Amino acid sequence: MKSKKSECIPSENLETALHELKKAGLKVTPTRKMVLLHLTNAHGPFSIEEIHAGIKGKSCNLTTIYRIISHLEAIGLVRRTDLGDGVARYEYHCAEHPHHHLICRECKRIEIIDRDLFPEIEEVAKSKGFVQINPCFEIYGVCKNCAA
Amino acid sequence: MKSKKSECIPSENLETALHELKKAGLKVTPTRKMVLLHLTNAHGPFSIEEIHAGIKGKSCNLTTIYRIISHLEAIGLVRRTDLGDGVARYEYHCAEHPHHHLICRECKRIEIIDRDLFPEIEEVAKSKGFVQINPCFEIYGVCKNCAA
DNA sequence: TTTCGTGCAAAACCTTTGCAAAGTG
DNA sequence: CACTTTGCAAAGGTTTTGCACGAAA
Repeated sequence: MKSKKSECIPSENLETALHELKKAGLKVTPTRKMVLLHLTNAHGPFSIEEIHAGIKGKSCNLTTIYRIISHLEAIGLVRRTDLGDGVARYEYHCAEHPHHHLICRECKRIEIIDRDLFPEIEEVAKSKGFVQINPCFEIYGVCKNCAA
Repeated sequence: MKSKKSECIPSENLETALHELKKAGLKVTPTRKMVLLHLTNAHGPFSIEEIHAGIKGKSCNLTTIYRIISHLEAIGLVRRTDLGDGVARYEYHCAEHPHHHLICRECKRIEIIDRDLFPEIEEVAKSKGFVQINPCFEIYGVCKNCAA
C-alpha cells in the first residue's frame, strides 16, 4: 500500500474531467467522453490524428476532435505540446503530476521527468514578474539506444 | 572594459556562421548572408515571414528562406521554437549564450533567461541516458503588464 | 564545368470556418 | 424547448516539392 502522495488513476481522472466539463458549461456527449477516456487512459502527447484514430470504434469527424480539443485546452484539461514537427500534440493535464518531456530527436521516444525536480525555474520566472506559470518543457536530446 | 566571460558580438557571429556554412559544404550566397546577418543582428525568434520581411532590400523568394533556414537548422546554426500558434520561429543559436524563453501568453512578449541558472536539468537528462542535450525551453506565463 | 542555389507555380498538409442537421439538459 | 454539438464541405494558412534557370567553387 505504498501509495505515492498523488497518483494519476485513469478512471478517477475521467470522472474529474467530466465534472470539469460540466462545470465549464460544456455538455457531456459520447464523443467527448471517448476523447477524454482516451486521453486519461493513455500517456504521452497525441496528435489530433492519433486521438481520432484512437477512438475509431465510435467513428467521428476530425473536425469534431479539433473542436473538442480546443475546448478542453481552453478550460485547462489538456495542454498543448510542440515536438518540433509542425503538428500540435495534446496531453491530459493531470494537475497532480506535472512533468516535463525528454524527447529523443532520433526515435521521438518520450520520457517523463517529474516537475518537482526544478522548483527554481518557477522562482526565476516569478522574479521577472511573470505569474500563472506552468512550466512543462520539451527537452530534446538523443537517447541511449539511438546514440549507440 | 568589463567584458563578460562570453558576449555575443553580431559581426563576430556572422563570421563564425559563414565559416560554419562553408565547413558544412554549403555555398556562401548573397541571400544566405542576408539571412544570417539578420539573425545574428536581431534578437528573439522570427517566423519565416519575418525573416523574409527583414531582408526586403535584396528581394527574394519565401521558398528560398524556408530552404535556407532548413539548412541552417540542420547544421545547428539556428534553433527552432514553437510559440504555440502554429508558426515555426527561428533564432540564431549562439553557443556562447544558451537561454530559455519566458513568454507571455497574452501579449507574446519574450524575456530571456540564462541557461546556466538550471544546470540540474542537463544532469537529470544525462542520468536517463540521454546525450546531446541542448535544453532551451519555452516557459509560458502572464507578464506583469498583462496581469494587471 | 559541374554542382549547388534560387524563383516560380503548384501541391501537400494541418487547421479553421460556415451552415444545416442532430443531440443534450 | 433553447442551446450546443456534430458532420460535411470548403477555405485558410503554412510549409514542401518539382523543374528550369542562374550562380558559385
